[in-house]
Amino acid sequence: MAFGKGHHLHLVDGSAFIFRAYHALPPLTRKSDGLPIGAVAGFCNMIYRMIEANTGPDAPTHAAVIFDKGSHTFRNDLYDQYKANREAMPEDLRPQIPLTRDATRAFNLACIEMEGFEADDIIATYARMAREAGGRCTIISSDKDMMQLVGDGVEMFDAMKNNRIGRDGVLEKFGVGPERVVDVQALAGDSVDNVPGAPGIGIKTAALLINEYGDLDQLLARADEIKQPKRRQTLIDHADQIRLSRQLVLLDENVDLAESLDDLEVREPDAEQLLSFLAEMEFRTLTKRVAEQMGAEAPTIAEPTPEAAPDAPEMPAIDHSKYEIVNDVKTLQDWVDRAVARGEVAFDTETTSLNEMVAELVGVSLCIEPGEACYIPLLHRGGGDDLFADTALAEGQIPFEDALAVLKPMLEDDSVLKIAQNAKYDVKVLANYGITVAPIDDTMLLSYALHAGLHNHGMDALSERYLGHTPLPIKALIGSGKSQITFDRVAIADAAPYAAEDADITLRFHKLFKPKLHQVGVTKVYERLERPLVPVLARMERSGIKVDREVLSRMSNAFAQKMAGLEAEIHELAGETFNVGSPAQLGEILFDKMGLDGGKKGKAGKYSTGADILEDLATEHDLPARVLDWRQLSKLKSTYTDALQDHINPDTGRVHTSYSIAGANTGRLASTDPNLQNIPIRSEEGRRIREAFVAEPGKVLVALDYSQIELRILAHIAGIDALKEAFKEGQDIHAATASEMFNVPLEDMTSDVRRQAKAINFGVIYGISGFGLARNLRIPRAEAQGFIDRYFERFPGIRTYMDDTKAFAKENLYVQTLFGRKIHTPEINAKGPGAGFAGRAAINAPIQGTAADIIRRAMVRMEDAIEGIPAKMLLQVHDELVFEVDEDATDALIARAREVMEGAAHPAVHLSVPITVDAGQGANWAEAH
DNA sequence: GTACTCACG
DNA sequence: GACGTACGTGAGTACG
Repeated sequence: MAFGKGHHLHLVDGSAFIFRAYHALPPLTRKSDGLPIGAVAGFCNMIYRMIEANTGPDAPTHAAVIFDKGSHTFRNDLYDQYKANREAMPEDLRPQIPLTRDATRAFNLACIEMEGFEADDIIATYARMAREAGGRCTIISSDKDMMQLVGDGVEMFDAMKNNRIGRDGVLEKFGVGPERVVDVQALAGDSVDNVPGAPGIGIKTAALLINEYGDLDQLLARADEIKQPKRRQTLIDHADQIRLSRQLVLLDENVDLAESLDDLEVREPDAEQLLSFLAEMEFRTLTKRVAEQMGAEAPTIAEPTPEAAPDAPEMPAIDHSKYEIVNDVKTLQDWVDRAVARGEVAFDTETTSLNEMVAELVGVSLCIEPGEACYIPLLHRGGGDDLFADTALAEGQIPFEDALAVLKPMLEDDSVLKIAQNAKYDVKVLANYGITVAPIDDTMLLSYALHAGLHNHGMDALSERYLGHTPLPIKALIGSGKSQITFDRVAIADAAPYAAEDADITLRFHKLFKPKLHQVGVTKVYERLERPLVPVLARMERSGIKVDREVLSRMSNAFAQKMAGLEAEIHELAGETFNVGSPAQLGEILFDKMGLDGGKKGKAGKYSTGADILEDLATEHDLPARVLDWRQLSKLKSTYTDALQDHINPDTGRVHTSYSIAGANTGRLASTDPNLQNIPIRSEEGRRIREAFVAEPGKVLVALDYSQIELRILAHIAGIDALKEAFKEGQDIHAATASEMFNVPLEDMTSDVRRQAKAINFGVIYGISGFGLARNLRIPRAEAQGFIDRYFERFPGIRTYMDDTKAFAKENLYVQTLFGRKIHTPEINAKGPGAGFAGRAAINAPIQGTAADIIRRAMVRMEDAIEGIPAKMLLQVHDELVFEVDEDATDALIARAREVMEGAAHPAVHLSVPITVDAGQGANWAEAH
């Protein structure tokens, strides 16, 4: 039967589907061979969902998926700038294009494309044919360029927003009916397609003009009647350009197509054909789902075995006797020349301290081929036989400056890749000698990108695991504890095998890990989020932040006095003296001697005396209340006001933390020695410690922090429209949540209801449980569970996200961030309580990790962005960056840095929620908040 | 070296 | 139906 009345044609804008899928998903790759398939996966899911959603009485009788073919169309002949501002197709998308055609055919859908025409023109032609035949047509696309086709049985459907667009929708978008859309577009132009239009005229003005003059030809003919002088002149001056624009946006309804409407009749997919395609792509979940739905057996998809990886390079066994000690310039130059010829070299530095700010360079090792390594001793001391043997330089070392003069050009050579394990350390040490090491690869970060969540990434652990070799222990050389010596006191003959081995091992890691990046699909993660951070963090750490010792010292004294007073009171109340700082002794006093309620806990059979328990007791008794006060002061004093003083570098007067890039599984940084990411802020007393973090005279500290970034990411990932709307309108998100959950209007919100909603919002990010929420809010567990149930009722997308994420983790043993960072979850299928932990971690990791990725991207871009502004980035605290800036450049810095931070996800990920950044400034960190 | 406690996001 | 639970960190202290 020929297409006609009662028939319904679906036309899918296939190319738009592909791009949407590509940008919506992280860069997935096929497990077996690393072929990028993210866009194909998203495309198949969208097609499948569409088929599933169209089974009712309104189901299409005919359907086709339409694609663009080639980039040159008749529009380019009309106007050579047409779509000229389009970015080139991403490299990892190109190979996926033919696969989407295969996918379409596998679903047994007509697959239409035609050289020289855009998909839009083909869609326009079929839509006209359907209309003329008296049937209906639905265009599945959200592209406004196709709105001109709406009417007379032709509608559009936005699959993303799940809404139909008829005449009303077009009127809403363009202010005119479908038949005048072209006129409005011709005037307004289109920056996406690079259609010029009339300068200064947008959709609103265009619609106004068209509605007033009837159509574009009338308008242009009577342009001299326009009252506004500027608008009149624009139209007169650009009449030709406007006519050209109309030609560009007008779709060709008369493409000569090979397939007739009747050829597009819907056919059932062939189960075997479809499943074999999906299995070949290794889409495990979709294959299973489709098989289930079609009542067919799912083909098995082989799990690639890591051992079978064909790339494991053959390497000779590690042999310490083969390493060379370099003690003359000529030999050193030979090694350097070979490294330069090779284009890459593994290296390692030996120093006097783990603290790079004070470390002195003692020696350097190089490795060019596995097994071929050398050690260049530079400043080893001792070994002579006179009285000054201890401090005198050891024999057989190239003069320090001479050696550096040979090494420096190679270390700074753009064409020589320097490979190191934990490169930030070596980069910082060498920076002390005016050497800027670049470019670098870091094997620790390679491992982190590949294996986060599986194990740590230190050299010893990696060597055991991947080389089956235990490196020489440093302790055998320098000892440990009190009798530990510095590396410059180690005899050269002992130091050489150790040092050269490190470079050797590092090069072996590189050979193993680097090729795996592509296979695992984390090349972009490593290249954009890990490696570029090394020099950025090195500079931040070397900058340090100024800390006022006087302020800390005064606070320490004040705390000590208060603590002494509290201690006396506590002993008085207890009726005996004991060590208030000993939880064990305190537990005995509270529970045995005083007989308070609150039983045993802990593996050691000790009473638990945590703050939450003491807080409960404090409502009835004074002693636990005093202990809480004492504990707070004790913590502030020992961890902050006392300890921070010891970290002030005597040369710089500043505190230089160290960030570990590969410390936290989720992609967050961790700060150590000292930890500057947990400086107090929640309590008033603790917050004052931030007053000791100051700017130099004439400068100010600026703190910029992301507002609610994890909740925004959750709203985006889980697709929660209500939350997204609240963020778009700049609402108080916790109040908005409370309003939605408890049906309380925003203006009637009480602080208590808001507080509960806030706890739930945070709980959700952590993988909520009734027990945890109950404990946090101190409410009965049943009540907490009621809140959670209601929350999921109102935001069902959150539950779906949680379930989907856990299911993904169980199947793949990892979860990933929007930027493709993989966090492994090896415990996810464990039995027992471990599974609960792993499940919640799996829910949290993509959210926390995506936030971490975003601020990493901001940090990587920041230095270039603020170039010319006298400012330095000093600290990162997960969602906050702290800068020190010349007073008069503060506003410029805030503007520029905010722009970078707010836009950091782009262009890799387009978030459907706005990201906003709050800024503060002041003479110290407390004021800057 | 491990357990406990508590500071931060 | 019971079990055990908020996610991610680092550091200081007590104690064996």
